[in-house]
Amino acid sequence: MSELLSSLSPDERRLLSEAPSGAELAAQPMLATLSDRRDFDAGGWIFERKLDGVRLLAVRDERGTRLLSRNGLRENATYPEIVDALADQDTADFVLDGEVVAFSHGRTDFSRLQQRLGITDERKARASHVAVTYYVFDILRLDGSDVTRLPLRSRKSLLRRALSYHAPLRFTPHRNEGGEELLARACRQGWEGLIAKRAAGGYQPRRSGDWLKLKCARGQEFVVGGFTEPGGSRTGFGALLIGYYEGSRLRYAGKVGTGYDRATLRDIRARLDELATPSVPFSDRVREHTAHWARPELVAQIGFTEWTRDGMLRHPRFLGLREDKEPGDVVREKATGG
DNA sequence: TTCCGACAGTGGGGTCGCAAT
DNA sequence: ATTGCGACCCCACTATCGGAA
Repeated sequence: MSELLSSLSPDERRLLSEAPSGAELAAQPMLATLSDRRDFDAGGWIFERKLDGVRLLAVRDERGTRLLSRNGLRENATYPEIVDALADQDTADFVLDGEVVAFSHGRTDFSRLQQRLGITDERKARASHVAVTYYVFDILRLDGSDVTRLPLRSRKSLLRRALSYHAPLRFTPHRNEGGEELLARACRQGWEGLIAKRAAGGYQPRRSGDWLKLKCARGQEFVVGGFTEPGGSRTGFGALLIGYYEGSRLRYAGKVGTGYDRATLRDIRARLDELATPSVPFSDRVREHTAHWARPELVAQIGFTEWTRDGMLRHPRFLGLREDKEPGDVVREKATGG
């Protein structure tokens, strides 16, 4: 048994088992459940910053080092510098879980990372101007042992000692208490949110309530200027086309196609049919083949994660109509950070 | 009984690569 | 050169179902 594993208590050592192959262990990452929960005073949780990047599992064994996406696709050619950093480690048998991110202006920036995601040529990846960092936050296998049944705190302790962390590799730090205050501060700083994890929990290869996604709420009202045709089994409409006023111009802010139940789809479609107009209400060009336009009189509350560079909403969802708001009052609000 | 997790199906922005125009 | 499409990332959400609690 390796020195690291020998450092475990006898009770913890009993939780170890002979590991299946790294590929099997990495087949399905543990996923967090979106949650509104805010009461973490009871303890038993650890808190990590929610990183806005892509999930990446790393396997190293006698066959070499492999990076795997959430769907099991090989990502070695996309992040060769991460492969190098892992292949250089003294520890030579592990399965890691973590997140790849790209930074801009001190914040993780998904749109920047996207310029790297599609690269499947190692040389192009090395030449890319998008530097990436691999934040490692869990370990599933170490020196021939399956460690997924160990409590999270023990796994993170092993993980911290199993690797030496230098760019582009980073250990994901965590806090043991003060979740509420941490979340408030995270939102003020413009972070996406926090992940709360049960400190005593094992690693479960599925979505689990032991990991909670706590997101900073962002949203505002938008004017509805039209809709797209429904597809497939959808009824009513596909998505609402929404915007906000900039002076007298109605700027287009994108589509929102989720958050409706069947009754809402039907009701809103009926209201928009009454507001139908042949003229485009937006001042921007809207590339929608199946668009129907409506006089801009309805106001909808929309939740979203952030504005994209192109002035569109990211991850938009419909939260409800606002009968109490005048369309003319709807402007782009300054991000306050929830 | 209720609740949770998995699945399928709808919708979003964005990137890349490829084929058709 | 432009456009459209699919395959990937990230995702939110509704609706359904079977099994766990």
